[in-house]
Amino acid sequence: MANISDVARISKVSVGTVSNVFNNPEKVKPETRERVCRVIEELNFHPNLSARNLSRLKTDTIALIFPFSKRKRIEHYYSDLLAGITEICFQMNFKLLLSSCPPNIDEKEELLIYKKMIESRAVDGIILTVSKYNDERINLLIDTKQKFVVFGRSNLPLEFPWVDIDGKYGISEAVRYLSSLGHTRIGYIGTPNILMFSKDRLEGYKYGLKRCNIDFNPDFILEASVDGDEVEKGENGVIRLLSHNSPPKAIIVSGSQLALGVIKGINKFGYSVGRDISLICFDDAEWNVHFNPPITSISQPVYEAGKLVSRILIKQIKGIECQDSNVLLKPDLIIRESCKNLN
Amino acid sequence: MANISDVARISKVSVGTVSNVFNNPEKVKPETRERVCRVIEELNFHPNLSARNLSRLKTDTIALIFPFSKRKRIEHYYSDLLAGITEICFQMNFKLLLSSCPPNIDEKEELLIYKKMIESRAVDGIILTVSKYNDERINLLIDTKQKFVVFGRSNLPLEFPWVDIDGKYGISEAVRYLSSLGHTRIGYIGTPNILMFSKDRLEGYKYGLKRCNIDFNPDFILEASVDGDEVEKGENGVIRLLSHNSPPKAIIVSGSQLALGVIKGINKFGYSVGRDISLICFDDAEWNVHFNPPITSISQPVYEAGKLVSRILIKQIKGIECQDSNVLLKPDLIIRESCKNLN
DNA sequence: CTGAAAGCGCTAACAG
DNA sequence: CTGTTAGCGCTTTCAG
Repeated sequence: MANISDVARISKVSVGTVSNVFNNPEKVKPETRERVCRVIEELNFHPNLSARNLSRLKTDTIALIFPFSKRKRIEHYYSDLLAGITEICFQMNFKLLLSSCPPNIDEKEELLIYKKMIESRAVDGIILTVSKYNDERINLLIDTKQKFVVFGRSNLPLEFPWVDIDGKYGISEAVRYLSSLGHTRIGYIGTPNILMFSKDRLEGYKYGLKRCNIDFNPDFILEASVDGDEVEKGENGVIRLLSHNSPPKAIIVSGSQLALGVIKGINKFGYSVGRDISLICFDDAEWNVHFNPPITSISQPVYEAGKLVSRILIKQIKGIECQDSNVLLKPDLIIRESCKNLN
Repeated sequence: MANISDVARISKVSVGTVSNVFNNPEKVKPETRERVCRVIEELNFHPNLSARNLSRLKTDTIALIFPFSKRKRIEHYYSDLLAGITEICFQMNFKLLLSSCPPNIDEKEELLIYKKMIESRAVDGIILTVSKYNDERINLLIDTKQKFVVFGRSNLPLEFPWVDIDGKYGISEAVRYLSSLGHTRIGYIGTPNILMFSKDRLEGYKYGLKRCNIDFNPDFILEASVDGDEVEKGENGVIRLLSHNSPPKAIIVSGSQLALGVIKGINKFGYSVGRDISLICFDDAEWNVHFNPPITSISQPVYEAGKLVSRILIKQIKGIECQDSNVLLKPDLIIRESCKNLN
């Protein structure tokens, strides 16, 4: 395979000029440029990326690390995100390095994976997803001066670019909607509380209740543990909730996998969604609309978040000023038929 | 950031030795090795990947290129595949470069994207997915001597590694099952016929009919066009099929998005799945089980295919002999409740 | 077992 | 505008 000096030799110019033909064409006299281009074509020459990366000390590549799926499939959360990210990468001529790591590895091991990625300088930036409470990864990224953007916020008092979805708003709107339907006995099944978005959503639940003048009943909320199957946790959780003396009449579920289990549990309990128990699911999985009755859902603009997050990161890498490097996106309540009107 | 010569200088050895500590530790005397290692730790030194790649003329990276989603989400076909691929990459210490390209771009443009990927030498191998009839990309890959593995087979008389799912078997088993239920009026709605897997599945349909001594009726089959929305095509298609004088009583649909539309169309037509019309869907999308009635589906082991495809590719790159570089995986018929027993 | 030195292929600063 | 040249950081061969 031809290299830059072959081209230089044959077209009788220096390698510098050939390099310029690629990187600063305006600096090359049209005639020379044309001659060089012809040779480039003849030799079918293409700059070697590794060499280019080494020389420029950058890679035009960003990375995303996500956990292995437990269901032999990428969680649709990442699937949506990836769709947005790859689209922006294509558009901005960046590459995406995709890594996955074993699920539920301990924090140290996960940090090590990030460390390795940073230290190898294989990428110019990293997209961090699903921020956690006291997320050490963020500290690492800052300490190593690695460029990054987080999808999610942090409890740590740190300045960094992020994109997030306003879960508090989403859930509180769900509460408001249920309240408008006459509901006061509203339960909540939350995702694991080490995840920042879980905290945000739970807050939305409490805030929503208060705004609607509904008393908060600690017996009505349940938070899933970190490990174990989401569907099972949902199923067991809802059964526990329904077994109370005076159980909730409506339930908000904070994740779509969890909701799958909740629906299963409700049926198992002998109840029927939309009739005996109203249901709202945070995160509008593709199948929610196909249930009978279709599930009222809070739809998250994850695809848009993916676009934003990668756009912000790439701009940052390119040194382009970015006015808004902290973006909070609003989710949408999509009203379907899983909530009963009590009025 | 420290580089290899810093380490060499401080630990008073040559860069060659430091390099050996990383790549051929057995060639370094334990004492020296230890001394060097200490300095490496002190300096927090990590080899620069770009330099390493350049020097070794390889990248330990493979690529996957898939089309943009039309639904702001990665098609679950790719989602399953990616789950398998990233898992193997992690395991074998390879990286994955993920690219997407605009949907329905013309063949020339798509080829260009592959060309660019190959020529830049950014990766050591490429995973090609969804092979097409007379797939030029395969020719390109062979001509450029690029290492690759295809997920899907080809009509071209070429030798190359591939992994595929036996669609013919899957569909013919579906026909056999319907026939065992007493069905003879079996329709078929196929995915676009430029895709190799579509041809394979259609063949399975015809073969299945023959095996069950059912006459082939060309009015009972319908192949979707390449462009346009899959759901819509399914909806329109099934309505056309049901509008015949003597329409089919059972329908096999060759893709899950298409099936979504088919179900919609059946309902719109005033029919009910499982009662008026039996339905089998190739590709067991996550939601199929949640329909009412749950849809009998042919489940494809795409995740396993992803693992295989990447394992074969990486072995090939590493020069490891691979006995089976052509693997045909069997899909599974998952019987649920969308088919009526006519017996 | 270790060191020296020649690449790997390209970029970018500088001189002309 | 073009050429020269010094890196970029590592691997690998060959001598010793």
